[in-house]
Amino acid sequence: MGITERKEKQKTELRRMILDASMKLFVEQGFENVSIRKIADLIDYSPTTVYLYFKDKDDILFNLHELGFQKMAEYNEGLWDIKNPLLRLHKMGENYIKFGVSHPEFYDLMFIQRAPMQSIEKMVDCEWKSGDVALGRLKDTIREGMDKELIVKGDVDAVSMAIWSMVHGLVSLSIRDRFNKLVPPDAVLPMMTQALNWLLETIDLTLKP
Amino acid sequence: MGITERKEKQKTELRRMILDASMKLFVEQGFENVSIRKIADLIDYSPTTVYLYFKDKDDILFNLHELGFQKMAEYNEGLWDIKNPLLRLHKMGENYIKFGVSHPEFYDLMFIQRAPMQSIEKMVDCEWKSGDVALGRLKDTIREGMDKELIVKGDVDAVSMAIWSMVHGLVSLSIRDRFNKLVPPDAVLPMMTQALNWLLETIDLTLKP
DNA sequence: TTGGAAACTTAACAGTGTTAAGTATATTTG
DNA sequence: CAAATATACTTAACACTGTTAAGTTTCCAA
Repeated sequence: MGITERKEKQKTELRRMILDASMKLFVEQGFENVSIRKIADLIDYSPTTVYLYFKDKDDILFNLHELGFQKMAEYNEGLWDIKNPLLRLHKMGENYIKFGVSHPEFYDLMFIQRAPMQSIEKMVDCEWKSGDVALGRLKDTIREGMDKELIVKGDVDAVSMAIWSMVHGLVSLSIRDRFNKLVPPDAVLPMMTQALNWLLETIDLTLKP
Repeated sequence: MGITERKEKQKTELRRMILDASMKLFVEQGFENVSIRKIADLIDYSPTTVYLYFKDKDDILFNLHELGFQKMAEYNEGLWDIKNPLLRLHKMGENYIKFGVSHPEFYDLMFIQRAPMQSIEKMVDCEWKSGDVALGRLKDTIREGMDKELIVKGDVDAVSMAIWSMVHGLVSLSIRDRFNKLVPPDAVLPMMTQALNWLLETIDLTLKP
């Protein structure tokens, strides 16, 4: 069945082309400049063809959103070589902030925009796997830190949510320009790391007698 | 000069009507369902008339955004009767979360959407006054807590940013449904307050010997 | 060779923000 | 009082958006 195989290949190829074109537009021109017509123009197909490969625009955005998680994972390569959970937690936070400010468009899609989550609503089997995995790693690190008596004890779920929320808060307020009028532009990033460091020092048991 | 006065009055009246109509649409149908044409329909004027009273759509959204801060201030009435800065900080956090989950549309406009800030860019004199004031009150409370040795000392700016970012993180992740797939729906709010409590207990000096 | 399925396009619907140009209405001026 | 001007508002259009029903072309199997 070489023919149907080749057909299948061509189909996945065009799917890839659509995603690549979306990605190109997304990275170069930002979220709100990705339109079905622009994508179609870029790959020399009619706009309606896009709908033969993706349910709707949200479906495309969801796929880009997944690519964002892949990109974020790249930032965290070698993270698990760090055996000290406190140091690892530090690095996790730093990487999170670095990723966010370096790829605001992706961060937007992954954690701010409503769009891709509506796509997830429709696909019952997916439970925001990417986000779940990332949070799971945070939880594990915090649990480990508590077990080894390196950080103050507390409900692992609550502490994880608190820490994630704080770094997300920093990144999202920065991306959406809520610090701009309060802090000089070049002081935003230092302030963010300072805030992160403060939190991690506060829960650091090794700094206290 | 009774005539020009009356004219002036009529102008501000129509301005109010436009804002009221926008508000109605905004509260009843959500952010993305506010359109110039719908506003115009509601007040029985042509869409172009709206542009005689507001520069563009962002200008209208900025005004709604300001109303959001007013609404938030209502939540914090009587806050300054609380003399204990630690208790006040607690209440501030609680109110912030309560406001966010009760008025997600307003919260969106005030702290998540990009739109109203672009309007601020254009108006040089305004330095996001509303946001600045709110953060100032947080800073004052934290400074007071540190001075009275009720909370652990640290850089006031960094600590304020950290705490604000955390509650913003909680609210914005909740509004944008990032907790939905990780926590049962009715457990989201308790988890948020738990996370807040954890942070405030961690910096509370009165709980330690 | 022909029938039918698969792949793709055309044309349209219903909506968006925004603006140039035109029309009444009301006020001021000669 | 009549003509000129300024104010308030509308019509009609432009250039977009996501999406879909219907039509066309291409390709493969019987």
